[in-house]
Formats: sequence, C-alpha cells, structure tokens
Amino acid sequence: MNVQEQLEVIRRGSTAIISEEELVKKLTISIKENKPLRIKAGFDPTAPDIHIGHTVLIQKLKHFQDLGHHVLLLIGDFTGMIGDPTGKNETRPPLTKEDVKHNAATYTEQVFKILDPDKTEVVYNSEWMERLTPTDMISLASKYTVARMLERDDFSKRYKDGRPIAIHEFLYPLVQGYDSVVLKSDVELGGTDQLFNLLVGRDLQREMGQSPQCVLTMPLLEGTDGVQKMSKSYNNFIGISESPNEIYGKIMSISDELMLRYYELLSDVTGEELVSIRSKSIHPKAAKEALAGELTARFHSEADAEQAKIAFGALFKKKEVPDDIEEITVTTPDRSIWLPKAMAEADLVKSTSDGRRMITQGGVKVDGIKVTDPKATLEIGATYLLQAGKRHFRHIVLEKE
RNA sequence: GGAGAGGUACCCGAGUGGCCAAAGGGGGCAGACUGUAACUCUGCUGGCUCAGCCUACGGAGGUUCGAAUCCUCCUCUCUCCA
Repeated sequence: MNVQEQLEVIRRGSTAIISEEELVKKLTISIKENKPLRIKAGFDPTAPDIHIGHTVLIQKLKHFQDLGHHVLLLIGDFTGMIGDPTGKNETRPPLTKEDVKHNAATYTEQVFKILDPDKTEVVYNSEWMERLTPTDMISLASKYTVARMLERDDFSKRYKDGRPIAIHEFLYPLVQGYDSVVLKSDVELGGTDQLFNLLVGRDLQREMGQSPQCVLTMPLLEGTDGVQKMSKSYNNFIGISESPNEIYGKIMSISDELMLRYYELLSDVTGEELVSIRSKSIHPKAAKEALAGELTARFHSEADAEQAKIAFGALFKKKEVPDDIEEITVTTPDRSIWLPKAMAEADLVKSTSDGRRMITQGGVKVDGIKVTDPKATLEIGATYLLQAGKRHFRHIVLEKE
C-alpha cells in the first residue's frame, strides 16, 4: 500500500497524530527501504484482564500489523510496580512483583485473541529498567523539569486541589519515555489520557539523538455506564475473557447512545452501515443484537454468540430462568434455615441484613414464588431455586451439618 | 525545621456535647415501567433470627451521666515560611 492508503487506515478512529507530517516521512522511508516501522504500545499489568476498552488500541495495532509493520507489545511490568496515576486522580498502591508477573502472563494470552503472535514482539520493561543503577536513574530524572511535569493536567489539578502527588509518580512518564529510547520506536500508540507520557518519549528520544517517535492517540472507550472510561476499578467493563453470555448481556445493557460509540470504535461494520444505524433505519434493538453478536463471536465463536443470543432472549424477554445456575450446598445444624441466612451463605446477598431488605422489597423468589416474609425459613433435605433480584440465581442444596 | 488547615460510610461531603447508624449528592441494589440490564419514578444502601442489640467518624488514651464533636499523644495529607 502506498503512503496515502496506509495513512487512511491509520487515521481511522484516532483522536490525534503528532505529527502527521513526520509520520508521512517515516512511512515514505519505510516503503523506500522496505523496512517496517517499529510500533510500540505499552500495557500496564495492573489488572489481569483485558476489557474491550483496551481492544480499541489493540485493534489499531492490528491495523499496523496488517500494513506490514513491526508491533512491539510492551508489558510494563516494571512501571506497574510504580503505578501510573493517569486518569484516576488518586495515588495508586504499587503492585507486588508476583501480582505483576501473574497479570502479565494473562495479558499476553488475551491479546493474542486479536493480534497475530508470529508478527508480535512482546517485551518487558523490567528487562532494561532493573539494570539501571541509581546513578542512571538520577541522570534520567535530570532530563526533565518539575515545571514540565506539572504541565500534565492530572498533576497540575491534583497539585492545585491540594491532593497528594508522590515523587515516584513523576518517574512514571520518564520510564515510559525511556522505554521508547531503548526500543527505538517509530510510532507509539496510546489512549488520549496517555498523551503526556507519549510526548515525554519524543523529548527523551530527541535528547538521546534519536528520531522522535510519532504519537497516535485513540479515544478512551466509555464503560457500560456510559460516563466513566471503561475500567476494572469502576466496575463498568466488559472483559474479553468473560463468558459469551456475560459479554452478550453486558452489551445488550448499554444505552442506545453508547451503542453508537461502540459501533464506531469496536465494530468492523462499514461506513455506510454505520450511517444507517445512526439514522435508525435499522431498529436500535436489532442493531444492538448485531453488535453484541459480533463482539461475542470475536472473543469466542459464532456458535457461542448464537447461543448467547438465545439465552439472552430467554432470560430477559421471556423472563425465564437461565440454565447454567450455580449450585451451592448450604449446611445448618437445625432442621430449617432462615432464608436471609441461606442467601448470605450462598453468596446471593452480602449479609443477612441485605437479604432481609431484599425480601422486604419484593426482590426474592424461592422456586419461582415471591417471598414477602423476612422471617421465612427453608426446610433441610431439599434443593431450592433462589432468585435475588432479576438476574441473580442460585440452586441451593440444604443439608444437615 | 517553624506556623496553620485538614482526615467523617463505597466516593464526594454536612455535622462543633445528647434529637447521630450520622444531612445532601454520586455510585450500587431492589420494585414499577421498557425492545433493553437505557431513561424516568419509588424505595433501600454497617452487622446481627432485626419493634431490640452490637460495631463505627485516621490511631491510642483521657474528660463527661453522655463524644464524630472537648483534651493529650501518635499518624497521614495539604498550604505558607525556611
């Protein structure tokens, strides 16, 4: 593909390219010398599971891969122990070495559901970071000033509002930038929240006599609540290793407005299809089912997606009971057990008080029959189907202790 | 190193001696409604076989019949000065 065609693909969905002019130059040289560009993207193994928000970026990496470029998947196992403050506006607790290691392994495994493992180089920044001496570290720190650090919106905000910024947080962007120097990256991808960190990489590369990397930012995907960015810590995420039913169901639950956003950033539909979805010439419900199906199939299989669709229809349209209900054995020394107690034991509610409230509110069913008495009990020696709210089910087997 | 301001529930935040399991908002959960797990409305939102009791306002002590509230020490954060 020529430069213009490549640029077209690269630009799709991105929020910013710094600078497009430089990227054109790099692409031109790459074609002329038949040398692929080095595309870097870093991931913080703070949470072991990748959610579909991350895949916006991974999908973009795949674009580069398809264009024949070389993808460097950087696992920030070292930086993970620092804890990037980005976006959270709060100091994060650093992770232990074991956490990071375990998370990193799960990470790569999941990424390869999208990327081609043969064309991807996975690197860990602890490889070079742990070899840096304190002298090296201080020398690295001398390349940047506090005033420049405070340019970062997140830092200046916290500083102004009188919230804490720990010194080690200043090191994060430096280390990330240094990674670019070591990897000699041509392009680095990141979410819009990463812009500052990505630019530090440019400065450091320039400082070290390299040609500075181009920076490509992708929008952050909103979580299922449609407000906050998708994140494990806000519990509004859809994990790509979640079950087909979960993924399908969660996508069906998003607002119609958010659905358009997901279509734009995650779906493979063409531009024309997107227009007809936007104009509602396709019924929103049908469009949402299509999206849920597409994404479920992407991380599982077509068959799984089809089955999830049926299960979803059964559960929510017809209000039927799903068939993959967890079974739990609860024991009691007496001949019967207080219902809220049983629900708490079965992990349906977080405490007996919670269960009692749930009953008062008419949200509890036993074997399909609504229970209204908070003092209700269950006899031992039988299996019951317990339902708390619309979507929490459990079979419990009651036995004598 | 000195001076000052702060730390309240999942989060933000009100509360300066009893009426405080603690206003208000957010979030979460439930019920109604819905194509929807969206919107909206209503209720709930520390624990405990619960008209009662227990535990809780950074931590430890103290004053008091009674403390989130007053005192002492400790600890963490911020601001100004050096």
